[in-house]
Amino acid sequence: MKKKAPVAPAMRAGALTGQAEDYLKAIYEMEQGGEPAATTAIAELLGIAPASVSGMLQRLARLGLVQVERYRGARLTHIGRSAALQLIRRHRIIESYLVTRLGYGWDEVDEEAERLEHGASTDLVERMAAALGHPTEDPHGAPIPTSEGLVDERRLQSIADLAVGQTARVVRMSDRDSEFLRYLAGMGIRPGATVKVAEREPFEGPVTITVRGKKHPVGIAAASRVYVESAPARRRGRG
Amino acid sequence: MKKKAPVAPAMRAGALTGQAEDYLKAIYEMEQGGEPAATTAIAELLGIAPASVSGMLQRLARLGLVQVERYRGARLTHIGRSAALQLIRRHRIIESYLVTRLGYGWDEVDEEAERLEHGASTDLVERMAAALGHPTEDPHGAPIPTSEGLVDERRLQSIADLAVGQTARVVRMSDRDSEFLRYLAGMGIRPGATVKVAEREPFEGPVTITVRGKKHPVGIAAASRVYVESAPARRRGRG
DNA sequence: CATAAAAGTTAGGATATACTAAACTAAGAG
DNA sequence: CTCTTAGTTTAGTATATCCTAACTTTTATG
Repeated sequence: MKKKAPVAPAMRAGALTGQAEDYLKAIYEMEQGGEPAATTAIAELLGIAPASVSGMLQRLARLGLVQVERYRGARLTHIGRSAALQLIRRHRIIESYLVTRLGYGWDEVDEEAERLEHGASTDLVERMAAALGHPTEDPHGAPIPTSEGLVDERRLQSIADLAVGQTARVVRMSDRDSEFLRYLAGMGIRPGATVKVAEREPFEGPVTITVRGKKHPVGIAAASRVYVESAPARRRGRG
Repeated sequence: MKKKAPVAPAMRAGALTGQAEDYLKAIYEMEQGGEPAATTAIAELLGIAPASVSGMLQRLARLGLVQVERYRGARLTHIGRSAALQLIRRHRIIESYLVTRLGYGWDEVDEEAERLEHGASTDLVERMAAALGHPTEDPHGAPIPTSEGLVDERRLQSIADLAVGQTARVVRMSDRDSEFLRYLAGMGIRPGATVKVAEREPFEGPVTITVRGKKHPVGIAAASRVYVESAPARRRGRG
């Protein structure tokens, strides 16, 4: 209800449609490391056809949010990156709020936040942040960008990067896919947990890790989605 | 992010798109009283062209949510009414939550709730309801339908219906248009306040009402959007 | 380095919504 | 009971997304 503006459900300053927002977040996450985000990779992450991505990238480019190199992929412009960081901030604050105030499990909150973030106003998000005391990490341990868009993306190692015998503290893990998160939780892997690599099969094989005294074999795909802070670990504050 | 289903951003059981949801709520509010909701009235309430409404009504009819009588308007089917009540429940619970838990003013919360309700899952809404102790009225005094869809739509009078000299207690007011709500608040008119009609100009002219000892002239349009419970008033519990 | 496989793009359609302009209906005024 | 007009609907478009099929470019292989 209430008079609506022309057509686009802009609602927020950025004036992007929900879908376009998802693209920005996806590109932000994939382009880490100089390389532009590949069309197919974006398509896979968002669950849409590569052809659709090509089209959207052109639109985003027209809006000055990404820079597209034909047949190579897209990278965010400064404006695009800043927009993406704002979206990530929204997402992580909403996740934090849902977990802290409404009893959501950290392994099921991503989906709900994904839908809410497209409708929530910046004002609401900031109220949530304030209610939580301006948290700096979300429930999965991922850093929350500040409202200025900065983010501490310290280069973390994943379990897959550790050598046999190394001990490390889990800092964060990929937040999507609650099934995966529950699987990790079942082994005691969560932000703050200490893990140790007991064995490693060669050729990209599974890694056997020790968590709270119990050994668990973990596939390389899963291991590389759990970020750790390699540290002698043994009782310590923050990293 | 996360694999998305085919095309429609269905998300909830009902599988309606956000816009369609707004139409249902609008129709629910307008058809009160046997008469179907008129195309132009819906168009005005939603701020879109009448022609667009015609198109949407056909789509809603195809979905079995409304029954359209050409050139006369639309009324909700049982399914449509039930869907509308669910949407109203969502809206009012979200409003209540925002006011109670995030410090929103009751005069500014409608817009935020309007956007949020399209993304919030039923689970989230019920969690909010539970966190608030399953409220039965929203911040504007409007009843919240139960999850079964029932709603206590006791026929309320508006200030415009009162006779000179009558005293009444404000029960609720139209929730959209925060400017209007602030205007009312400025006179001390809010749910629970007691008002008395001091004078009435003839021919749909303004009504002068007394609120907390002060007299205020109120246009008939505004007066008819403030619902009261005519009662001898003078210190009493609930209605 | 020629060519096949992989990755990416274009073309042509589909859906949901909205808009304007033109055509049509219903309802009140004489 | 006809005519004007307010209210509706239809027709033709536009935008944002998505899809499939067909074509193009890049990359990888022998």
